[in-house]
Amino acid sequence: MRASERAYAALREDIIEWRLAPGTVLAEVEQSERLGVSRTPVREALGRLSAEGLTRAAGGRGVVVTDISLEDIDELFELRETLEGKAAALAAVRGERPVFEQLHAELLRAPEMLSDSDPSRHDYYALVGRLDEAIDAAISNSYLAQAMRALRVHLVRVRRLAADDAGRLQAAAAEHAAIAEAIAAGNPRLAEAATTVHLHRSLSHVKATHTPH
Amino acid sequence: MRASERAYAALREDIIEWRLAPGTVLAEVEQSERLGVSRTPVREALGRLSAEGLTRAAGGRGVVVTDISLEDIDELFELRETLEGKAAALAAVRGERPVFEQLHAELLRAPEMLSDSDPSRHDYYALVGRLDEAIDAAISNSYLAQAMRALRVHLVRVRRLAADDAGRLQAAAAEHAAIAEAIAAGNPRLAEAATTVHLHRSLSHVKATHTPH
DNA sequence: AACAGACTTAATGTATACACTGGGGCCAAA
DNA sequence: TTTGGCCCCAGTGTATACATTAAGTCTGTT
Repeated sequence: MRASERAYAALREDIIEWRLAPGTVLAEVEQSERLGVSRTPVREALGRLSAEGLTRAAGGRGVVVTDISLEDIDELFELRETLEGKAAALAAVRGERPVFEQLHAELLRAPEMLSDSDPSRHDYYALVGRLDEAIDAAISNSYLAQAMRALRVHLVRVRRLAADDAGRLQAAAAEHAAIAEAIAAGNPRLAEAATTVHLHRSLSHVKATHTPH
Repeated sequence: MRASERAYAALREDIIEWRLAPGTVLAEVEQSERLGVSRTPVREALGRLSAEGLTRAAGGRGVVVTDISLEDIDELFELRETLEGKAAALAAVRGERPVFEQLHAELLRAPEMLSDSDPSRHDYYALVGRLDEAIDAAISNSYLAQAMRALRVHLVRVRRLAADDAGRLQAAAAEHAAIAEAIAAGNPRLAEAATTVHLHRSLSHVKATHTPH
């Protein structure tokens, strides 16, 4: 694997997992020593991260990890509602029915995944991720899909702010199931509405359980 | 100005203005000689361009200028309708009325700008650009604004494909005026509808006058 | 003649040396 | 003591040399 790719993945992971707190200055030499590569790949990685909005060039004095304020979360969800609502509607029109029927059935069984002792909820998040991928594929619009992928980076970061208790995750699974069901039924307005409902509930939960850093 | 910035601006301009045709291979050494800087800034510029989607890394053999197919144009306008529709609606709710009343009045006088002999339509495009900026500012959502800015790069490129005759530009000015009027009136649904109408007309015009390369 | 494999080479990927710039600290004067 | 200006330097910005990889070609075998 290329060194710049490793540096990018490592830094991105560190930021998303909040191991690098907002405001942290990422000096090129320092990071190159920490990651065991030269400045060039680190520089390229920092450029990509700044383009994504995870870091911010701080005029001559390195790049800093961007903060996520409460207003940012509101803005993020406003854009998310726009994009994912449209995506769900398009998937309902263009998607292949059996795929979403299958996902719907699996999402109805999601509570079983949350009862066991896996603390990282790996299976659950993998299933939700498969729904995202199925929608991405169904919309057959690479620009829209790319915009949503760019958003999801920030959303994973926000998710780490909230306490994902089993109760919320079960409710979220039911909401996801409703989205999959609407898409499988080929009903774009219902799919969009279900997405809107889900995102509003998610946002409320994040804001309610959010612990300021 | 930094060399990487100059290289980026120059390459971007060359691509948008179709001086660099789709499929053109941009070798780092070649471009560094042409632009009079070393490979490092050129490399950074190419990275930024690839992140924006104007170029595409072609696995080991340089980066190539991306093509714009008819499907791409459809996808582009689908996303554009989603984003700009939402933006217009938000601007109608959050924007400052006098700003858009002023823009509305100026847009109604746009035909005067198109009657003179300026072939590049500089004043006209500047006015339309001011409307875009006013909407960007009014929505007060940096993520949405950034997504729209990223889109506009591709749209300028598409615009160069179409024949911008005076008739179409006058009609477009009237459509823009309708959008500004709806925002000034504080009517989000009308603003969104006016945007939808404008974008559909634009797309029809592009597809009708598009000359394949 | 067609295909498989290694070689060639031209490009990218990486490391590092040098240039430049902006900020912080120190010193001096009021 | 405070403030203004200068100096120092840490860090980014650029150039270039070296390593690596992948596409294209050539040759040998089937």
